Amino acid sequence: MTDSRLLTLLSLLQTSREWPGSELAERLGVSRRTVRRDIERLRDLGYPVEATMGATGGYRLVAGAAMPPLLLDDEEAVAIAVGLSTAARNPVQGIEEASVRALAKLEQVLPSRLRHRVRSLRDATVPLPAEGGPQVDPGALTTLAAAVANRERVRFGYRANDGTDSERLVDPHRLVATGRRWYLLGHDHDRDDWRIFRIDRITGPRATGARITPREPPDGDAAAYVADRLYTLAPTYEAVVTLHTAPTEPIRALGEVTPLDGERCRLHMRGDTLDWLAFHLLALGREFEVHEPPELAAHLHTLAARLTRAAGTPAPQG
Amino acid sequence: MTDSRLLTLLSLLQTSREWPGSELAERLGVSRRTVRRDIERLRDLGYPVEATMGATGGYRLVAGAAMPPLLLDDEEAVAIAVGLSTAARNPVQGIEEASVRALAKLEQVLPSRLRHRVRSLRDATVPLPAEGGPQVDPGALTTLAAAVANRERVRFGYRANDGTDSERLVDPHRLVATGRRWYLLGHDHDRDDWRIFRIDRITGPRATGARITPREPPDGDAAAYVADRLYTLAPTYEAVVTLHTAPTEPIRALGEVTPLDGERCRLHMRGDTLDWLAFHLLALGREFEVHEPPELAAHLHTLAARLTRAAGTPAPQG
DNA sequence: GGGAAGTAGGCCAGATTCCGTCCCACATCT
DNA sequence: AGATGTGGGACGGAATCTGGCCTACTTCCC
Repeated sequence: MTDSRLLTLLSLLQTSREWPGSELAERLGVSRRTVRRDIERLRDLGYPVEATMGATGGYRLVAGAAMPPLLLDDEEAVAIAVGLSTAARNPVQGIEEASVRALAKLEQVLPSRLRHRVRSLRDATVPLPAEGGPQVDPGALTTLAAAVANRERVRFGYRANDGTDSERLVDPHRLVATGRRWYLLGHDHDRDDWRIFRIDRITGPRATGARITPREPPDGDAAAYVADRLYTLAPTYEAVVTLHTAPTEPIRALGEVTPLDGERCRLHMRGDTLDWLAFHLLALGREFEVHEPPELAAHLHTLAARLTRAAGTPAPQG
Repeated sequence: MTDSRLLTLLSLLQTSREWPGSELAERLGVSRRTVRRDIERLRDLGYPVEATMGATGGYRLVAGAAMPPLLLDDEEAVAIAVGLSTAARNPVQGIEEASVRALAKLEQVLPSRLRHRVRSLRDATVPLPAEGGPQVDPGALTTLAAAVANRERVRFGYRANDGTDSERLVDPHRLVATGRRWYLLGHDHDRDDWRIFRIDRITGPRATGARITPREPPDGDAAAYVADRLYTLAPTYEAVVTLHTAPTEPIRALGEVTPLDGERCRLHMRGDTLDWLAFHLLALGREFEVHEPPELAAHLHTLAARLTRAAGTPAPQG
């Protein structure tokens, strides 16, 4: 089987319609018998090509044990890149790293003519809720992810907690996502020690090309190490509220829920901005009461006042 | 070149690190000379394999003119599926259809052991803002997208505008996304006419297996046809507000912006729920005034009242 | 500067594989 | 019953792949 025919065949079979062997033969420019042999070989390779018999039959690729190579057209590639970018901004727990890995893998081979489309579409997406803190740049994320995979030293500008800017030279070790924040655990070359960097404070990261030798991370598990030191970097609020509703799925996703009685429950949640907490509580569409922290209660008053001003003269009750 | 070696080689080269030829030879179980030839053939096929010369050199796949087949591991496939699912719930303008196409293509070949992981992760994501209306089910979306591509008749339950349920048999023609809503344009088999279905009102869609013959869509362009008849299906609100800030990028993404003076601008935006409008305005973090519609002003009062109740005793001014 | 390690590619002989063209069996829809 | 589809065996000639050997050139590190 010529190599290109295999890929063409796979891409045809991925279009989720049925292909009669004769049509495949015509498209591939080979005989029908050869198509049958190609299909057979694909099956031997583990790709689950299914065939329906009979007059209206044909071949199609169905779900199997392993992922076949995905053959995407331009639009689909752009859609995936944009989707993963937003996923990087609002990471889904448990697959943060895989999302960025996939994005880096895709961006590595994304044709340049598609890159600007991805960029502009990415910019056009409304970061839906307030999101409070600064948004992490998916481009920086993939640059760093590639550097980690490629074991290359990186250089970037960094704004520390106290506001001072500096230029860093770092051996990246791992990316860690907690909540909606991304961190880079790396070995700072100039300071000769392990440091944790908030990625939204990193500007202009670029690979230096210098190969780095693997180093033992400080405390074994990188994620645990970062989580330990995290709260010194980014203070978070811990909120306690009573909700006037029984626990539901969207509520459980917000934090720890304790049922109080049939109609109320208590929710412990944490977030790094008051806006984030306020919005998610308001989005539940139910009555609630804030117990902790006092800053959140004050913030709700601020928001309520702004809403009242925005609404103008009170509308008739309805 | 054996077929499987081509794919293995491509997957290795996609890991965004450099591979010396000797290592590739070992992994692939062939001689170094053969690896060189394989690389050469990959280049002939159009895949941009780049090599760095010298002692620490190696091969890697870089961006080229065409998308190479993406070879994903399990985690990456799950990450992409989840990312695209959320993208389907909050479609990005201009690539709505491509997103769903990519998702359908991926789901078609997604191993079953990964499906439940996708499902549970998908459920775990908080639909960040209120989102008001019912969420569209990405599973239904991909089922319908596959049926469109596959030209198969579908059967599903539908709840009409007036609340009555019915069972439909439809020849699907196209999916159309407007705003955050998905619609299916199809030919209703029993009523023998074109109909538009809101996908969030479709339950249990499944392909019947019956092949359908292509039919001319009613008014040429499907998207235009749907947009025409759309407002009878889903009433939307048109809001006019004055924002106390100069136009910024996130504001422009919400709707049409007219600058008033250096410090204020007027925004025309539309949305299908009051919650959606309110949240995005509040998320801007600026003062604003609502001119239209009166329902929105009333809704802001409602939200403000709930916030005030939730905050309890007024906090000291800060 | 020199050595080591890497890519790039020509040449050749032998082994392997591929391809098309015959077959025929069986399933399915009209 | 007929048309149209998949599935697969046999065979011979053609094409291709592979490994080994060679040389030329580039780059990094000691």
